[in-house]
Amino acid sequence: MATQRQRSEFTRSQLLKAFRSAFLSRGFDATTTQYVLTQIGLSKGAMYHHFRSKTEIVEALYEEESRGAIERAMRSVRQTASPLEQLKQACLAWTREVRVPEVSKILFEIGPSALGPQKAKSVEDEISLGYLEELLSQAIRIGEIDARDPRLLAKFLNALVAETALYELRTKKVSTGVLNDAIEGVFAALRP
Amino acid sequence: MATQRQRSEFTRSQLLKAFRSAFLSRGFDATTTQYVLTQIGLSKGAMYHHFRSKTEIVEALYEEESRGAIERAMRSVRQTASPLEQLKQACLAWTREVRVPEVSKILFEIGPSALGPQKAKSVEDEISLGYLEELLSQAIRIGEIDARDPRLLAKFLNALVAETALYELRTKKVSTGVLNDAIEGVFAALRP
DNA sequence: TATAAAACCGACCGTCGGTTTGTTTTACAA
DNA sequence: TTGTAAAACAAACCGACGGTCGGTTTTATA
Repeated sequence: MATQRQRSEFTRSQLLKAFRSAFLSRGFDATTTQYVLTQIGLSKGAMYHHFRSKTEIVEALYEEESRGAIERAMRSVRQTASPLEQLKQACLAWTREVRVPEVSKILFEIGPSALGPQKAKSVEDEISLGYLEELLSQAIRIGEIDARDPRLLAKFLNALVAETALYELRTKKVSTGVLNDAIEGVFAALRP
Repeated sequence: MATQRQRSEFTRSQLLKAFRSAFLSRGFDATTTQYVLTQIGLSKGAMYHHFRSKTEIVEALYEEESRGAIERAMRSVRQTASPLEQLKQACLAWTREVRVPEVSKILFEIGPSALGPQKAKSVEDEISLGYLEELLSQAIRIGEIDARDPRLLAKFLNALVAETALYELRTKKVSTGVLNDAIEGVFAALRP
């Protein structure tokens, strides 16, 4: 005998876990709800009681994965001195985080292709841009860089970092050096 | 009485045109083959004689749109002097090209969501990276910038430009200034 | 003019996400 | 304890859609 809360939570996490591993090994389209449900011995009705759609499940997984990677990266640079240096280090740390195959597969393949690239991007942005803008604003306050458009600047960093991750993913080559230079270049262009 | 070549070419372009406009107004998933076929009075068999799948049609459209935008952008900077300056101008020109709603919709929405982001990216890269790398190599030869990794550098430029385009798309704000600075920053970081 | 091959037709099929209807389990108040 | 409401789950069912397949018409060629 279990409380409803427990039952519900268990089933929910059960679903997420099973879908996650199925998505990872077969991709979104090739993963049928039926397959997953059979695996964990659950019914369609139960699943649709917890999630409105198959897409909503990817959304949950994508958000969790995105948040996880970013927070781990941010946590790893908490006590560094300058905001700009922190920012750069966080970017480099993030490229390391997403070298984990499962993470990159969800962030760069499953998510975008299932939610649509815009939607995925907007979810990702909502999570990451806050952190980046915060540090950028600090840097601006201190006078490390010029104001301009912090949001677009944050997006630039995001883009450079994502591009590097994708590049590393494809070529199996570590490219932090070039990324480092590029980030510093962008900063340099905005120094007062 | 028409030659087979003519018949074939006509039907093919007919299909592409109809699918293009349907995709633009309803998106990929919501566009059923049946709807499009009814519109132009063609059969499913005919369509599947010309294309292996619905996806293959988007692929053709995406490639054409991508190539078009890039080539228009490149053409607009042919006679500028320095390779690096040409490169920058081409990037700025491209952001102007993709301000056309139909172009951006196909390049940033339909294509990636239908082909999957990786596939779309690889198609886009194949088209654009050639141009960018060529100019970068020239710049390196002349000594305008340091060697390092021209391919990744080209990807960076691509990413910055795409990011700007997306940003402009969302905010309806022209951001060539910041992009200009960022590009110059990246260049500056690589000056000998 | 015979024959091959390309272009085209449209009924049909399997799959799969999602819905609906009904059953079981938990919560809670009287 | 019992009655009842609501949450959790089951499973049959639906409709839409992409894609297939056998066959017909049109063009090419020898």
